[in-house]
Amino acid sequence: MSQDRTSKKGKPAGRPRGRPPSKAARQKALQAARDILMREGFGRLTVEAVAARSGVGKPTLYRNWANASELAMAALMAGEVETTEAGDARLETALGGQMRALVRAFATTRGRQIAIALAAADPESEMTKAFRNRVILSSREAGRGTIEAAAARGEIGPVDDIEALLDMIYGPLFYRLLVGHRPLDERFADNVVAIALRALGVGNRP
Amino acid sequence: MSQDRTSKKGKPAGRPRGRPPSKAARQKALQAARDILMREGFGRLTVEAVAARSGVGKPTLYRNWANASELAMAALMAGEVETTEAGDARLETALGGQMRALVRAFATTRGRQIAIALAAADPESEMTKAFRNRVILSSREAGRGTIEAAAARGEIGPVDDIEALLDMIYGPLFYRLLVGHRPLDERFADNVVAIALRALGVGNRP
Amino acid sequence: MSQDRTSKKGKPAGRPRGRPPSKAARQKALQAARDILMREGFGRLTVEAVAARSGVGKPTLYRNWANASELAMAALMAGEVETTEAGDARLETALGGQMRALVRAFATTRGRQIAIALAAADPESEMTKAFRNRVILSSREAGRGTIEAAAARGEIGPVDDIEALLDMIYGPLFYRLLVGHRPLDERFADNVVAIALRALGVGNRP
Amino acid sequence: MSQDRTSKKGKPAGRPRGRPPSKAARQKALQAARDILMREGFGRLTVEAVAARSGVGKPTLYRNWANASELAMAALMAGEVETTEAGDARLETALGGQMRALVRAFATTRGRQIAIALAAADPESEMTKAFRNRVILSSREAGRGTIEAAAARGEIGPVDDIEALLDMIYGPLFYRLLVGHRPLDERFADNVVAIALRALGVGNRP
DNA sequence: ATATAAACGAGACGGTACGTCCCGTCTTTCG
DNA sequence: CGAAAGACGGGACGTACCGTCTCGTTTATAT
Repeated sequence: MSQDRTSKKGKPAGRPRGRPPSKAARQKALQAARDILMREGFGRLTVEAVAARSGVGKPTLYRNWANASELAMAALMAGEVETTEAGDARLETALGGQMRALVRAFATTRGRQIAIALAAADPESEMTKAFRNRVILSSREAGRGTIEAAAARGEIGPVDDIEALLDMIYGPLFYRLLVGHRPLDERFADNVVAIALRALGVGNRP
Repeated sequence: MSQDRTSKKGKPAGRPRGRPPSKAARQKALQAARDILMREGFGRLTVEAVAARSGVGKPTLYRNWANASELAMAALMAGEVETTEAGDARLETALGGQMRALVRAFATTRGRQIAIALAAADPESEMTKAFRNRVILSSREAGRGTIEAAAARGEIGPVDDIEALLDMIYGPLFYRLLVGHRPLDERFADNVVAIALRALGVGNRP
Repeated sequence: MSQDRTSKKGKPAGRPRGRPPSKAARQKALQAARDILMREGFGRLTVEAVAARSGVGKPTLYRNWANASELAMAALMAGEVETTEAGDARLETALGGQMRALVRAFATTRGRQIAIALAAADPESEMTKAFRNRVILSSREAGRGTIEAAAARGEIGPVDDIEALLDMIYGPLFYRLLVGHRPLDERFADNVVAIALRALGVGNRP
Repeated sequence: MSQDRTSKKGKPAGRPRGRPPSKAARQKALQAARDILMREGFGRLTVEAVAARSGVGKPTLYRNWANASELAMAALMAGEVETTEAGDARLETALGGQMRALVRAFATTRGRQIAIALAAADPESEMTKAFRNRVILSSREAGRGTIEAAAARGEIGPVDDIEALLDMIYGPLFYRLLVGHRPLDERFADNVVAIALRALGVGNRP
């Protein structure tokens, strides 16, 4: 009959009416998806396989996620939040630490699965946007905070083209992840940060 | 590899015996693949669809490409060569020109299809490697040539961490393509080049 | 199953405690089932569809009927009772009248739905037996009464193989309904009765 | 057998063009369907189950039959032909023999499956019509031949309402099959034939 | 000219996964 | 405490493509 799930009535509206969605089912599905992603890769993460491994019914999966790639993103997102503090450390220390952590986090199977999932997803879906913001762009935003804090306290001058600069710091990580032409290691992290700092006028050659 | 073939006359290496593979079939298939990629996207580029649209039989497609994603890469590669000269122009001019051209070339549907194709492909296959080298990394190598030429003629000092620097120039393009958080435009191209030059010690702030 | 479960005691207890079973719900469900049967056919009569159309909850439906085909039979049974009197009319008049009425009643969409419902039902269930007795066999029993009355008053001789004869009178109706090779009309009703009477020695050829 | 897709052009027309349909696959599917029908009944004859048991792919099944009930009919039809001769035997002998054979053939699980399949099928489909003609109506037509032969050689007088008579001979069989109120046995067969003969004026009571 | 052979198109094959429908059960809130 | 609402695990549906495999046909070269 009525498809309106939100039922935006004036009432404070306690619980909606019927049996509530099962958190347990969602958790089991995400865990199974994570397992498959790590053991067999994105291409084998089918809705059918998740249903079989998790014991959750297919219709329940489709009630929660629109397709396999949204399920993959949800699995990759779960427990992702570790945002670094904008802190007071010197810019090099702060950026370098974050970059090294990122490299460690992404230089795994999961890193490439994240890139593939992003490529395969419908770029307009809400889930994709959430994934993008929480998994891909959150570090970029942390970096923006770090740099702006350094500018505010006078460690560096004002930065006018910060968007491009941020892409130059965080883009290379995904570039290497996707293209695979060179390894993702800490030396790489350090070099990227060093170059960015030179561009910011820190530690320039004489 | 082996050339040993009894051939009358001065013909270079006689033909194998039966009907030769049809170039026309390959061309029709690639054209159909290109059409589908541009009109419907990577997800709809199936071997079946290419066969139906091109009139080429499925076995012929499989004789030429291992699967749909290799066919996609082949279609995206066709007519790709335009490598920029390493030229003698000033570094900023050369890099900026190349970057603007790249942005123009990739800020299209095709650009995103390229990124998706790369993500979906088996990273070990020969076709993927060729695609990576010709479509993704050729501009990076051109940039390396440009920068090394500038160093050689003394326009800039020696660059020790050039790999990271190249990734910081070309990575952001794919980052924006894949993530879609900001537009790919010429202002972006100019900003990236400007920041890279600052890092190289060109046009630094006083 | 279909009858009221609530009548727990004779009288003294007022209401049994909670909310009483709703007769209205049962009626709404049966009406919805009838609608669907007539408009869309037996194959579309699902418990889900009846719940949606009637506003009655699925558990309530299952409380009253074991599955969709019992619900169908219940819907087809409702208001079915019109059993003809065994009367004193001449045999031909009585049988012919009943047969014509039967043909009129079954030569409709509903007739075929009844045959289908019977075929699809679990032949052992109580509901099926009730359906069989009330909808399929009640006319046959009426016919038995008519014939036995005629024998009792000497209009015909004793009939020893009356079971087969009854099947020969009422079977053809369902045969045509199910197989559909010839129309169900009054000429057919008359011919069947005429042949049966000849077999009973009434109006034989000289 | 079931569908004649071969383009009926004026040309002698060799083979159509591609790989020809596999008779073996069709045979395996029918055998599996027969097995399931006999062991588990019509309700368990799903396309999925036939695919699993036969090793034939689901799309191949759908290429040959429109749905499970057509597959069931095809399975029930296979090897069905045994049409009785119109013969010169006395009418009672001929009809009685056929009727007893029919009762033996249908008084099995298969008999009820046939009735159910007929009820469940789309009455307009070609397959249903073929099933009806070959499985349900072929005996009726044989009976017509037998009776007309008897009339032609003067054993009985002319029969004007033969359609109704035929339904009264063959209808009761399906009636008992479907309704299940009385057993299908040879006594029943004999009684039906005897009553029909009385109606035809053979062996009437004095 | 005539074999011979390879590649061609067509299209059916056994499969896997899709996303949907409905089943019959269960858990929750409301009356 | 029963009825509505509605999510659940399950199973089958019918479809889309996969990559493989015959087929009969076409187009070359080699005899």
